[in-house]
Amino acid sequence: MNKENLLFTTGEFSKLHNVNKRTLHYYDKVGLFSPLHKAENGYRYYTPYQSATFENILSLRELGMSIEEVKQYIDNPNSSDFMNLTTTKITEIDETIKKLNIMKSILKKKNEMLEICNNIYDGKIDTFICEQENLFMSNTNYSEINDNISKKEMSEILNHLKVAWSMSSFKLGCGSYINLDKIKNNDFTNYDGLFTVINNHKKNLFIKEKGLYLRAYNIGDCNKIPQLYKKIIDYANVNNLKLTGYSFERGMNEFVIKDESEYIVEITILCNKFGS
Amino acid sequence: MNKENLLFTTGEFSKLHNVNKRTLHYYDKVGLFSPLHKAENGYRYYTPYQSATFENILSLRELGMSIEEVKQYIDNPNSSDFMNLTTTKITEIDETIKKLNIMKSILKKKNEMLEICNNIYDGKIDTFICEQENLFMSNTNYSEINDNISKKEMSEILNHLKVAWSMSSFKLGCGSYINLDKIKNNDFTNYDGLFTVINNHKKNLFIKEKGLYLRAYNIGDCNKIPQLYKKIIDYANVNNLKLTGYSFERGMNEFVIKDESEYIVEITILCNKFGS
DNA sequence: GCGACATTAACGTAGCGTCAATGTTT
DNA sequence: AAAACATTGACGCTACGTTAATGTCG
Repeated sequence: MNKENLLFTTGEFSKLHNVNKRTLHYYDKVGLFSPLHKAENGYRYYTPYQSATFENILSLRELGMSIEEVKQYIDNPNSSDFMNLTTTKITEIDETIKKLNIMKSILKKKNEMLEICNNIYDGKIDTFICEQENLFMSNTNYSEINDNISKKEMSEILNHLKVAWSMSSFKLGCGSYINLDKIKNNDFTNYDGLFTVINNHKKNLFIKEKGLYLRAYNIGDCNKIPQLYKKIIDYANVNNLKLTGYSFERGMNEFVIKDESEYIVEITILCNKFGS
Repeated sequence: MNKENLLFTTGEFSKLHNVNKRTLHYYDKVGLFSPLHKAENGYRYYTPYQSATFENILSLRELGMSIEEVKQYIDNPNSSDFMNLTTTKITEIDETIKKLNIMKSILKKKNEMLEICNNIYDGKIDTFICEQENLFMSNTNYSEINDNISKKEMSEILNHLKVAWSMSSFKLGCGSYINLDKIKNNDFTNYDGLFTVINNHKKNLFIKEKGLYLRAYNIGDCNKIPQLYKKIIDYANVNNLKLTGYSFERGMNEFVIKDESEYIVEITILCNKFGS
């Protein structure tokens, strides 16, 4: 028979399997996959039988295995290793899917927040029904977030975030909360702490209950916020709303603004709980 | 005030945000994120206000955006770009999840096949109920798959795979089919073609119907297969099974074997259709 | 002798991490 | 003067792709 016909050059073999020639060179060099024959002039010749092996390698690569991992497996293919490998991979895939779903929900949430931003004006006040949220709260009370913040305060804020994000990897930023009593006494020198929305049900989380909330928006300079609280209290009186607990403030659009003048803060205060 | 307190060195800033110092150097170098102040000795000083921006950058990075993409966005953050970006990202995530699910089902299928392999012996014959499968068939009839295969035949097989995999990206390898008439005439010189299982419902697919199938296994040398077919026909006669249509042969464990002697081929032949 | 192959070294890619040499602050 | 910072360049990492110089086949 014409035995020459049974050998493929690098170019032929690469076209056959839809890969770049250099990939074959590379695999040869790193010892992952080498031609069965090598001529004296250095030319590589692959046999048809190698096609199956090579396709296996490509499959394993596609499953996200590194060259080194593939190499180890291919050197000694066997049923139990393969099954371990696939089982591990399935677990990994499940975890990845979980993470991706979390990412998705964050993105959706951020979009929702931006849509809210498109429909408000500075000083807007109304009420709405808010679903339950689980908050990680840290009572690092601090004066104000501005450029006069101290290093210690800054690092406390970031520590809060580190802890919070390690709990959920649900990165929606954080806000601050302040007791209504302070607001009524017109005392904004000390916020009670920071909070972050957590998307799973860990222990020691503060439950921000479902209920009717008053909400208000401040656009731009945060020094206007005390003033806004006066309007809020008036609004509550006029509409016969009993404000309770804490006031929660959170930024709505940090990620889309060029400067502070566009910064939107949402304030929410519970009026009526809805029993579960 | 003590203005020095308000500045962070590279080391401080990096610890604050849980990143490597060199990352900050790098971001500075590529123009993604630079300190607001730089001393004459080259020391970098970041302000607390930059923390928000930096966390935004880290978030965008985590969403899988490249440095270049982040740079473009951060240079001009705005609501509509951000929403486009997130919407695109959500679509991407959905696609990724789809792919991952497909991978998962492949891996599971392969595991199932291996488990079958653990419970058979050479020449085993029995019957089972097989669910419907959609096959991409190409009638590239060829003599045999072995080392005497010609380049043309080889490339036809790989072309079949290319087409099949572009249809489903469900890479479960492929098998070959042969008309029962040939088997009865003891003619194994020409298989009728190749088939591949496809996991979605494209047109022009061959529907391998749900039904009762006879199945048989060959371990090792494929030259024993004609012999196995004789046993199969005997088995069908004894058990009063009417074999119909094609015989489908597929490899079960290419990915876990060291040499041909371990290679397991499954043969399936329809006996009784089950009406849909 | 020419076109179409083959080979190789060397460099580029992204996004940093690591190391080591060196300068500065405290 | 020493510890603890800061800086920088250079190299490493993965898994190849690109380019270019050069050798070989038909």
